[in-house]
Amino acid sequence: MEGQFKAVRGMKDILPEDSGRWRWMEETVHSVLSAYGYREIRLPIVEHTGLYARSLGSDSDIVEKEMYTFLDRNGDSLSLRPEGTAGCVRAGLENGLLYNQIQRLWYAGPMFRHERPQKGRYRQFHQIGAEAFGMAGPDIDAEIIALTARLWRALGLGALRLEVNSLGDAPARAVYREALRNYFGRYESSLDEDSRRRLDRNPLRILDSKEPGMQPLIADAPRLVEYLDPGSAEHFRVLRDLLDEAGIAYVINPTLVRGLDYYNRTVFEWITDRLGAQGTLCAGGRYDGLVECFGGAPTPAVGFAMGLERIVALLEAGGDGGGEGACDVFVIAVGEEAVRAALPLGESLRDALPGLRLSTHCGGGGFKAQFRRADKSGARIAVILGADEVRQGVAGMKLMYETSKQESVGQGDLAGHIARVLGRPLKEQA
RNA sequence: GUGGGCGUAGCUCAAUUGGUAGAGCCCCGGAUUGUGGAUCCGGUUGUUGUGGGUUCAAGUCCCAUCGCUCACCCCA
Repeated sequence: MEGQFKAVRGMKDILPEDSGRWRWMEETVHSVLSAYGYREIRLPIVEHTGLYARSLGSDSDIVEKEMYTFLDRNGDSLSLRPEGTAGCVRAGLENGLLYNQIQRLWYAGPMFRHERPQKGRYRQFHQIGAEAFGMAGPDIDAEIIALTARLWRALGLGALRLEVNSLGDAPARAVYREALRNYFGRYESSLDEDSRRRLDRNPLRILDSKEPGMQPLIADAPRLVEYLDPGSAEHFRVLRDLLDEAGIAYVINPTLVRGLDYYNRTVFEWITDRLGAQGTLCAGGRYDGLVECFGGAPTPAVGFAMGLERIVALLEAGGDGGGEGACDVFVIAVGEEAVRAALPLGESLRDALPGLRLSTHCGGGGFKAQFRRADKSGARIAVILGADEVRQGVAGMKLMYETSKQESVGQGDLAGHIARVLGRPLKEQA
């Protein structure tokens, strides 16, 4: 291995044995999104660094130490996107999509964070996200949660836990932050190192500390719900009613605090306990202040993003297969004459049968070796060309799995026979 | 950034108190000179992650380093 290039740490290849499962998963997600009226928006992977500093909070971990940031040749500071919402809002604003309008948008693609890799956490990872703009009420929050619930059903993922919470509006959160600072400040000596550090910067984060010694203290801490402004409390109450009405089970997690600064009111996460420490498959919430923060008119917004590596890992854990053979028809050609005939025959079959997956054996070898390849290809049909067939203008056609029987077919009739076996229409002759 | 575990063939893994680096899978060929899957026979595959040290002798012990992995942190 010495001297060979290797993939960059934390960046994974998705190999053919997995790409089918990825594609199926992505298509399933797309179809559910369009069932709710979401339209795709394609966004750049690189944005100005300031965009993330402004939206995520300049002292958030992501901005502070996890971004792939570099100077463009003209001296601008650019960053590989660490998440999708900021870019989506920027694009919506820049292209006039958000002004006094309702928009339901989705995007997909790679995100980059320079973290230490572990199970379910990579430096290049993939997300599909959706954002709904211009709707202030809890009904869209409930709809978007219902959408994600449908997603898990469509993907066949079992038992996920939905956690919800309300962060209130910004002034209420500021009051609450002070209350927490007071409370934990009284016990400063018994705080662990991390929590002491957060006390000053972001006391809300102390709440989701996993430190065992901290749990009793956290349990007795002031609750965010008690500090919610009346508007947010009502929003949250109606959201819970709507979820109950829709039959969507959830648990209220008062310590659920999204990591990014721009969230307010509703936050939610879908969690599994089958993926180790990184069990959040999907997370989202409301961010009513972000559009304004980027210079737009005040625009309510709610959205979510899901981690595709984690979804795929869960599909694999469920033993959900995704593998299928590479082709339907495998052409065997032995001898110089047969090799010469194989290419045009393959081309004419592809012309006659749109969508046909056909591989031709290349590289020589006897019948035995080529049949072995045909078997491994997973093709249902082998087409055999040897010296005899070429001389007679026919081809052998063998059903590899159904009957193992081989028959001789005129080359002009081959497409019709294949169409019948595969249950596919022949292309109309012009 | 911090800590634990692990690095032997393409893959999964053996190798006794330090004593000639092995097996299965995969791949290739043959048994069957024009026919796959099952069986049998044969064959290819290594700087034991890298660099140093101890020793008559190191995959094995020591040091360093790189990589992978899991967890903390953080988050999708």
